Amino acid sequence: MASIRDVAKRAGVGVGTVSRFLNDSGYVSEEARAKIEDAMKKLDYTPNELARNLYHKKTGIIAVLVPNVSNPFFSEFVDYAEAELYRFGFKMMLCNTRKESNAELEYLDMLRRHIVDGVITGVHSLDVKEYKKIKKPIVALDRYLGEDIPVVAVNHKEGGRLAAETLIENGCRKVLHFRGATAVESPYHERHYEFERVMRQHRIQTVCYELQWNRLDSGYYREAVEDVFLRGIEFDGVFGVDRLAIECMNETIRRHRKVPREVKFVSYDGTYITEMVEPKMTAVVQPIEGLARESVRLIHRLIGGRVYKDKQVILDVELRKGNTTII
Amino acid sequence: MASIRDVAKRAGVGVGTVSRFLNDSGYVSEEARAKIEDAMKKLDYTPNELARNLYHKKTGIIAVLVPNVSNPFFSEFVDYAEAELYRFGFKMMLCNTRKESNAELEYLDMLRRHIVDGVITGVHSLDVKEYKKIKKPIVALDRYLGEDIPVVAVNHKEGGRLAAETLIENGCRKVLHFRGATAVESPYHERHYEFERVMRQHRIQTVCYELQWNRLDSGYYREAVEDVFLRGIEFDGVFGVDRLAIECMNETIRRHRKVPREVKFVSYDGTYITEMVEPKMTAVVQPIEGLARESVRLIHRLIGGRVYKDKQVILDVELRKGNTTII
DNA sequence: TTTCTCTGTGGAACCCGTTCCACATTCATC
DNA sequence: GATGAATGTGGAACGGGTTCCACAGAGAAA
Repeated sequence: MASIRDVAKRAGVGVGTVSRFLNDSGYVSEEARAKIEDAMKKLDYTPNELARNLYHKKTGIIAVLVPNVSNPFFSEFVDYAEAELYRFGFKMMLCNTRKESNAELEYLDMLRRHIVDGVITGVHSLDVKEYKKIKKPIVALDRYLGEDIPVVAVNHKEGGRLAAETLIENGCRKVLHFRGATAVESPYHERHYEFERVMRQHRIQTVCYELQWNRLDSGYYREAVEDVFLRGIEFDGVFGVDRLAIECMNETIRRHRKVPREVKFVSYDGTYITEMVEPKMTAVVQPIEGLARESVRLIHRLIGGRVYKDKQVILDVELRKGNTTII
Repeated sequence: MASIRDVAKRAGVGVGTVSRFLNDSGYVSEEARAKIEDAMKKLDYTPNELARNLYHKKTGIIAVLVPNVSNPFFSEFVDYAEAELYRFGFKMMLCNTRKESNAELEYLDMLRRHIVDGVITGVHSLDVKEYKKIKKPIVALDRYLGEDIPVVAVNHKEGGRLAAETLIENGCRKVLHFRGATAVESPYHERHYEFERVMRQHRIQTVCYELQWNRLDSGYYREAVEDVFLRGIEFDGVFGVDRLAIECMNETIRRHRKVPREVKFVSYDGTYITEMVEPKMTAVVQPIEGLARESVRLIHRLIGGRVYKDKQVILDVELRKGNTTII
């Protein structure tokens, strides 16, 4: 593979001149330009990005950590984030941490090893102190990682309220509420607190089903739903994350109960799968594109070394009415 | 940031000794080890991977090109591929090409610029000749890219046959067949040819609905389904890719036709969304995990410079019976 | 004519880890 | 005591692009 020195030799100029030509920086005469272009073509020369990266100590790569890309929320997030990163000239390194906090650590270490310039983490397993040690650009999606790390999230409290009010307006009297494990410190718990609060306020009975920590797979969701029916829990309204709500709705339909007439559903996240089921799911929709855009905007600014006033970016959620509720 | 020379100086040894210590290659005395370890700790030293990469001319990064990660087929593929790459010590760079063949070209160029060691492409837009120019490790998912580039695909012919036979056994007399654009040369067309062939053989009428090239978004699928109903096309069986079949089934249900009693559905791909709808979709299932594993295995071998006998790896499909067919 | 500025150029030094070679000990073997 | 192998070490050269500095010629201003 030809190097810049080969090009310089062939063109009969110095390496500095070739470098200036390549980067369009400083003076290069027309004559030198022509000779360099010619030599480059003859040698089929492409600059080695690695050497550039070494000098500049940056790669233009951002690591995006998600528990699982096949989860629709994260796959949409990754989709938008990649597009947005591309707009900024960044490349995306994708890391599925699954349940291994080891993988998470490894990717954080890539910051120190100069492989990535920044990390956007949508993962909730590693201890906060691991993050605090790192003085490099990190943006957290929906998680508090200490003072220094900016967070992008949605207004979960509002989301909880919207869901609760919708079920109340629809006349539900006994609501099944699937909630995430409280072990992790994350803004998303707000929705559960607010949901319960509004329900209590209106004196509506809720049955809380607490999910295990960090289990997002369909298999587990199905188990949870089966468990609910096995226990004979009764309900006329359900609130839970998309896939769980869908799983629960399908089981409800299979048991010949009418949706939305007898049982109402409101799901959380509002990913595309909620529009793919029949009846369409009424959902509190997270602005995933906005989350991706804000995450990228923040990481870009952090890398640029600029100060950011907004340590927290909170986006609005919205209720998308489907046919699993009447009103 | 401390460099290896700083460590060497602090430890009172040569850089070569530190390097040998770091890589566990060659001789390093216990005494030197202790001094180096101490110096590394004091300086909070981490080797700069970029410098290593420059020397070795490799980064351990594989680019994975997909049209769209939010498509369930590709998001599952990416999910498995990432896990498999991780097992081999590779990192994944993800590229959503959307419809921009420009992005595709750019990522291929990263091979020449030494940013990635290999490319796994699940994208079908760039001209084959662009690929032929590149003498670097490339693996194609479900597409012919000339003699030199190995392909990983499934037995689509078998898939077409399974789908056709299932609809025939279920007594369908007039089948709606959604097929991909024939413009692109890809193994996946085989399923359509075979499907039609088997149908003709059994003298079953089919209505072929040809989809536009490279449009995989839900919006378009919905349009296509609406179009079908608008035109008043009649059918008692449907074959199409997952999301399309689901979209069509939902519309069928909304129009008060019974599934599977009056209309049968068989979808292609069998991603998780087919198990998320009610009734569950009968599907020809692609072994996505296997595709990912084989792609990674091949790229790994190509990078290792090993010869590969199998230019084509063809995996088996399987019919997963759901409740959109009776038999 | 002198002085200054602008254009243009070559190449050493740098970024940082790796490899290889020359050289020095130590210990076992003959 | 001589020979050889194993152990151990330092540092120059290398990978390839970038930057900066010294230097030179041309044209303009004084």
